Amino acid sequence: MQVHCEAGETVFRSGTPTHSAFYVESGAVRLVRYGRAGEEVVLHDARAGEFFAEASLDSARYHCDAVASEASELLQFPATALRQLLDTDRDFARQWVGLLARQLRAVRTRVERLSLKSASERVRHFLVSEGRGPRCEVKVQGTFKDLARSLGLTHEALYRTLATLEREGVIERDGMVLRFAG
Amino acid sequence: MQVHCEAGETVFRSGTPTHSAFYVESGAVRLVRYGRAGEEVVLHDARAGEFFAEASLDSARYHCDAVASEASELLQFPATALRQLLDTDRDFARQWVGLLARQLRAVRTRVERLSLKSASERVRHFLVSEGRGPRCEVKVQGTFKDLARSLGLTHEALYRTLATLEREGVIERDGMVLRFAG
DNA sequence: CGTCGCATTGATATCGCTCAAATCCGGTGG
DNA sequence: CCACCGGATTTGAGCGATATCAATGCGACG
Repeated sequence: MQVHCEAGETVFRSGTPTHSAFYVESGAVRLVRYGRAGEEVVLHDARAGEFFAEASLDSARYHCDAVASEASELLQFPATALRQLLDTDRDFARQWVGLLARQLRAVRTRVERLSLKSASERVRHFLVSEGRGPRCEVKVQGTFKDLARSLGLTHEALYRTLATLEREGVIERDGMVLRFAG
Repeated sequence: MQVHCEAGETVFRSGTPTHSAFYVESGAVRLVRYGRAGEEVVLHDARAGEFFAEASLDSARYHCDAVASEASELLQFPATALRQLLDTDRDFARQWVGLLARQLRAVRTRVERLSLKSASERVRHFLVSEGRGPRCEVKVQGTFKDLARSLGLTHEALYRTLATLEREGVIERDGMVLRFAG
């Protein structure tokens, strides 16, 4: 079932029953919880080509909010249909297990990144683990502010760190593209 | 297949082919990677009753080291056997999907925790999400040093934060048991 | 009984957070 | 077409929390 979302629109809220998982055809959706001071904590940033809420399927209620960060086209998969597919379609089940395992590895990598204590180490780790090619080139998705939050930094700290690393000749920056200096 | 490990023994190393997943019957196993300065980063701490390396199954090589933190009894499941089980045993496949989804939620919770910027907020979050009962009681597994690392703090910072929270009457401490003050 | 690692606390340095301000850029409405 | 507006970007100054280094006590284990 296709769903359209405007930027800022809520797809589902924490605490409501888990009726569906979703696939992002285009756009982007943030999964967020809120800290005691009301600050937004981004659990995951699902972009085009990714599923989200796939881990909520076997839990009774969503445990975070899903908010579209841009106008997005989503595919909605009712939980019942997915569970049935899992039981009947062997190949789909195989794919699904692979999907969950890949997500798990990705989130573990993010845990590793957040365990690093310095901003520059986090940026290096981001390039090493997300970058493509020998120079670990990355086209940053969303804004640098978004990237800062996903690195567990304030945007000011990220800008300063990028500027310092560039000045030191460690990385290069072309607009939203980052890579290690050759 | 049953395997015995002494404390400090390596179960598998990063980069070697993924021959097996494991189940911890007793003891504990740390999944670790190493930062540029050689410091240990703990990706996961598998304790009695948990699987580990379950996400490596559909990847060609392990992406971290597994080290027993105490003498442990493990059950080893060869990848081929598991893949076959997944394909033939519908109920096992269902369980496996549930297991992966639960792990995914747990790791996301840890990401949320590491995104909090103050030590006391991380401790509170730890109690809220891992604690049992109305006071969020937790029996800390392993040493406080281990806990500190899993919270992304130095052990000194953790000791000081616990002391402060106790002094402020926010939490209580009985040896390895932590809970919110009544 | 010596040694090793955890637990605990002190002193100091440093890095990143906070507040602040200026610029840029895309979009919007007149 | 242009002025305006909001949010992203960028840099500065200062402060505070946490890392780091250091020292001590303590219990476990050989």
